[in-house]
Amino acid sequence: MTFYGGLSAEHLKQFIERLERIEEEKSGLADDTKMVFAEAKSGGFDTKTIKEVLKHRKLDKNTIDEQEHLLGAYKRALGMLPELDKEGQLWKTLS
Amino acid sequence: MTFYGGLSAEHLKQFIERLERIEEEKSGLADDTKMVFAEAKSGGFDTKTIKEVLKHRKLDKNTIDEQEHLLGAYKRALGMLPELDKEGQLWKTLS
Amino acid sequence: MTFYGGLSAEHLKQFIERLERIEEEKSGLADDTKMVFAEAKSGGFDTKTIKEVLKHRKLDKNTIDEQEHLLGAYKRALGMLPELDKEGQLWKTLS
Amino acid sequence: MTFYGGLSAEHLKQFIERLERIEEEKSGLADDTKMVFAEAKSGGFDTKTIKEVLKHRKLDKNTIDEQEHLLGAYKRALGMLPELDKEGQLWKTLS
DNA sequence: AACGTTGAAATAGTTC
DNA sequence: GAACTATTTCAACGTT
Repeated sequence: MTFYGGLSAEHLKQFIERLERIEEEKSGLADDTKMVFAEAKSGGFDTKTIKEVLKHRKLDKNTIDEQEHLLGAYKRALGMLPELDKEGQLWKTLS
Repeated sequence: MTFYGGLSAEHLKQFIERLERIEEEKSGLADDTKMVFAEAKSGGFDTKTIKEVLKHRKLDKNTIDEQEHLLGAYKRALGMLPELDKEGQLWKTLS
Repeated sequence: MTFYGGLSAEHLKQFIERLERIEEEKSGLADDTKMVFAEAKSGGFDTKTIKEVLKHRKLDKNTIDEQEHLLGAYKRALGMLPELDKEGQLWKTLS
Repeated sequence: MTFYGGLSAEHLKQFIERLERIEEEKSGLADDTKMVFAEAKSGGFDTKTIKEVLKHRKLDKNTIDEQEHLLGAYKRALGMLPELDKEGQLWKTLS
């Protein structure tokens, strides 16, 4: 095995190749995406709108409660709601 | 005026300098931001929450009325929104 | 089949789902990439440099030479580099 | 002044507003930058290269040398560049 | 086909 | 130094 300034050429080569393989697959998927959009378009759909729908579904999926959460944070910052502790639980003084 | 491979050194220099001046100002504003957050923090506010509030206000500003858009129709088709009647109103059974 | 303003909900749904499936695969590949970089890093490699190498391997050699030549010309025009003579050699006054 | 849960809504409002004002200015500067690049482009300059130049001017020279040295080592390890001898010179068999 | 526009991916910077 | 956020960069698309 050959070393260059203390690094192993063989290992480096393998990392590079793995990354390039993944990159190729990503590129393939990008092509797939383009194909689907082309089909949809020729089927009379508006691709821009489809993209918006995808975005919204993603938002809905990932942050379904986030709007609520943001609103809560806002109100909490203004003292309109009771505060939460570190665990996200209602903080309550035991007197 | 001196040319290097057909480009004017003088013009290039001026563009570069304008960009660097703008960059400095941006950097100054970044510092301002940091200062405000530091103040807020020492005033007992939670900076993370303030950032959330800012994000929220920005979103509110950019929010558009989807109902009149094609997007509404598509989301409706996917059951992501309730249906509208012929007059474009929300359809609601009166029981 | 239900139509909404003339568009087929069923077809739309299928396009959306295909796109979302592709999107998931892309996301998986992104995770793979992160993993490889993590491995490389823990093996003592510099990830930033690896990214540079990938970029260079991806780019056509002519493109790189071109880009670097352009960069040199601009830096020379700004006095960031010494000037070259007609043959592209370092020009030096012999006094 | 009104207090909610011990924090001042008025102060919060002021912090928010200062931050939003700064944000606007930043946005204005971003527009300025775009304008300068547009001018440079219509003057025949390559904007990508200008960005590279700015980066180089910003970075400490040592950092650049370091980074380029590392890149060279990696490319050499991958056979993308010819090897160097102990003195850092191009090694060449004399046949 | 060059241009600007848009959206997504990569990178840099900041915070804890 | 790891996660989060902001910024920059890159690629696709429609437009002129």
